[in-house]
Amino acid sequence: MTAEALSTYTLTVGEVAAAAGVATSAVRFYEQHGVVHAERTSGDQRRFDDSAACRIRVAKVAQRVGLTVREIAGIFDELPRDPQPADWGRVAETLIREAEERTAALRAHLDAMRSGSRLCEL
Amino acid sequence: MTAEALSTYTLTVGEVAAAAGVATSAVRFYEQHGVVHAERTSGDQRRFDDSAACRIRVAKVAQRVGLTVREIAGIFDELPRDPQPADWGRVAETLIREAEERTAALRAHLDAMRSGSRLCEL
DNA sequence: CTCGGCGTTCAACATATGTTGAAGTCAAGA
DNA sequence: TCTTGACTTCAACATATGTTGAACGCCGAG
Repeated sequence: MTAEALSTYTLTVGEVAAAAGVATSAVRFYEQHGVVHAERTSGDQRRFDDSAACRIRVAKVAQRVGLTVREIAGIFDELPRDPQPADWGRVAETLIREAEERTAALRAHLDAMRSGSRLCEL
Repeated sequence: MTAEALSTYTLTVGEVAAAAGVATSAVRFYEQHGVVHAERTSGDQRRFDDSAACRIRVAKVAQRVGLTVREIAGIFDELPRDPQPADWGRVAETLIREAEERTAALRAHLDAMRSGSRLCEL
């Protein structure tokens, strides 16, 4: 049995919003910016797959460490169609690496200040 | 010899901007939002002390880890008048702690996803 | 098949973070 | 003193990240 459950686009914008804990306007915003993807019904309504709410939740947490929506969408873009756990693992690693690099930069800057012995020319 | 070099407000907005590597408009913006402080000359021009450029550089790095200007100003507000190295040390710790807490939240979220064994309902 | 709850788009508004330009003032050197 | 570059304020613009409201369309339950 290959090909089990290729992502099925069944969820409405309201369902995704409720699942992700954001407003429907935010879901549309994230779709516009490539954080989530949707198909359209014949009546032009969006239908999301199950990953949408999860992506949005991850995006929200990633935004808190300084990643922009554009950056997050770019990272998610590395996911293949119908991603495997390993694919998500790489995305997770990329996100964590970014956060840690930025924290390291902050730490380095502050350390340099201290060892300069005149932190903010006190 | 007590009281040596209580902060002297001598630097112009242009000097601070050059020292911090930002536009003068940004320096004024950061002053408006309490990241740096200035006195005024009789002619109403801003004069900053030596810590201004440093504060702005720190703020820039802190923004990269998701701190807002308001949050950064709030953290800097804990600095007493004419701060000692220890005071700056506490500020540095606060900044690092914030960055690490946010990274930890990201990591926790991603870990929970993985162990849920259905990361983004793959 | 109709009705009410969702969905759609688009524009305006809101906040955060700045930049740019106009019009006018200050200050330091020739 | 006069000039000229740097300063001032204020408003408009710009981008990121959304929210809100109007006007209208879709769809599933009765």
